[in-house]
Amino acid sequence: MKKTRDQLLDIAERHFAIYGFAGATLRGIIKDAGTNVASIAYHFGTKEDLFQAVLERFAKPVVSQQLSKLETELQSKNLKLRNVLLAFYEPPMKMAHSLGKKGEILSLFLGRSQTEPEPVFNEVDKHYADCRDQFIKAFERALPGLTKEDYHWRFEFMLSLIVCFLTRQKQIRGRYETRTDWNPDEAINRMISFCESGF
Amino acid sequence: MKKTRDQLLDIAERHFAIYGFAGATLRGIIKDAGTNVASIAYHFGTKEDLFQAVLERFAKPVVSQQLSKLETELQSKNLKLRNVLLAFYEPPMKMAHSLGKKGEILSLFLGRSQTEPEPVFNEVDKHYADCRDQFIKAFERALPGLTKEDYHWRFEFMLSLIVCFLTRQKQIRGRYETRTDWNPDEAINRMISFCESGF
DNA sequence: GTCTATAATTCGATAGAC
DNA sequence: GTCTATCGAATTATAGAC
Repeated sequence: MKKTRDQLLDIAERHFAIYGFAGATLRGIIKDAGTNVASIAYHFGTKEDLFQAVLERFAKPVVSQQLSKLETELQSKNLKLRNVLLAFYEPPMKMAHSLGKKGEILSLFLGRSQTEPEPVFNEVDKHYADCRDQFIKAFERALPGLTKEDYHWRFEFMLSLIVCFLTRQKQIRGRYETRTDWNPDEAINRMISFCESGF
Repeated sequence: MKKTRDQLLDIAERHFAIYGFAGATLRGIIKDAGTNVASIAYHFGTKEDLFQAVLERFAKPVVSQQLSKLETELQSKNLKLRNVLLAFYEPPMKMAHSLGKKGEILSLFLGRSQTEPEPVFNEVDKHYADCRDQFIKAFERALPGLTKEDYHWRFEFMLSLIVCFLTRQKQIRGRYETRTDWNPDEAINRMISFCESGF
């Protein structure tokens, strides 16, 4: 059944996000999914196959939203750096915020996909490579005259802000004891302003 | 013997950094350390005890260097934001660069300690809390007039740059195919400049 | 497609000799 | 302090009934 497969993907995504690839167990996943070990073998194959399936489903939606927003901005004859930054930040931030608990999971998974050195995460980059190239090109248009290296560094810095924000949400909130809810527009705005000056 | 204990700490640090807490195995550690399982039990206790020992040894040196450099800057009557940023960035960056392979390990461990949601990493924050408070206070002096929230956000952004830089070194280098060596002064300078504008 | 049962490893921890 | 041997539990993966 289709539903079992999707259910497994959802639960597996959560477990991989929270516990990492090594820390997640198939038995923990099938227990939460209310099914059995064999169902994973049937639908996906090995543990690593399951992980790659999760990764595939995860990366596409956000990246395509980012690229779509960027495309719209590129139509404008007067391309603003600020709008390029918004195109990059808004989709993942809105996703993380609007989906509630599910958004937290996706945030953790995103962070892990960018910071885990484990070999299983090596394939992650191919899902993001095109997006990165497009945004760097947009930076070159919005803010010409810098070196290739400059653009790469600044792209990495821009990425750092959101990766750490999403990954460290819980630690930060627990520490400063702010409300459990957060304002996505304020966060996006702070990131954009910080980056805009930095560029 | 003292040497066995230190050796175990070194190897364990590497394994935890690369594989995470769940992914690291005591047998993998003792194999690389050329000893046996019982030696871990004797010197540290459980796997988690070993991890906490690694964490303890890891956090202190860098933090104390940062605080010491900050202390020096605070003597100056004309406190420059740029110098506060330097006090924060230089110690971990120099460490990561000067120690070669060992520096890469420490970088990964640092990244993991800041981004892992696993409960074993919860105790990490107490090692860094004081350092964070001191630097935020320094920011207030160097750049007065902002709200508490402003300082916290900017501290987080500042931290993000170095956490992601150190954690993602390998992915980034592999991608841009630059030299395997990197210039710590250039990296520090780029981070400082980016932050200085952002503040 | 779903499930139970189980094979084959591997892991953390401990007992006990030296 | 060091090491071997081993226990009990947990893991991935698979075989085979329904």
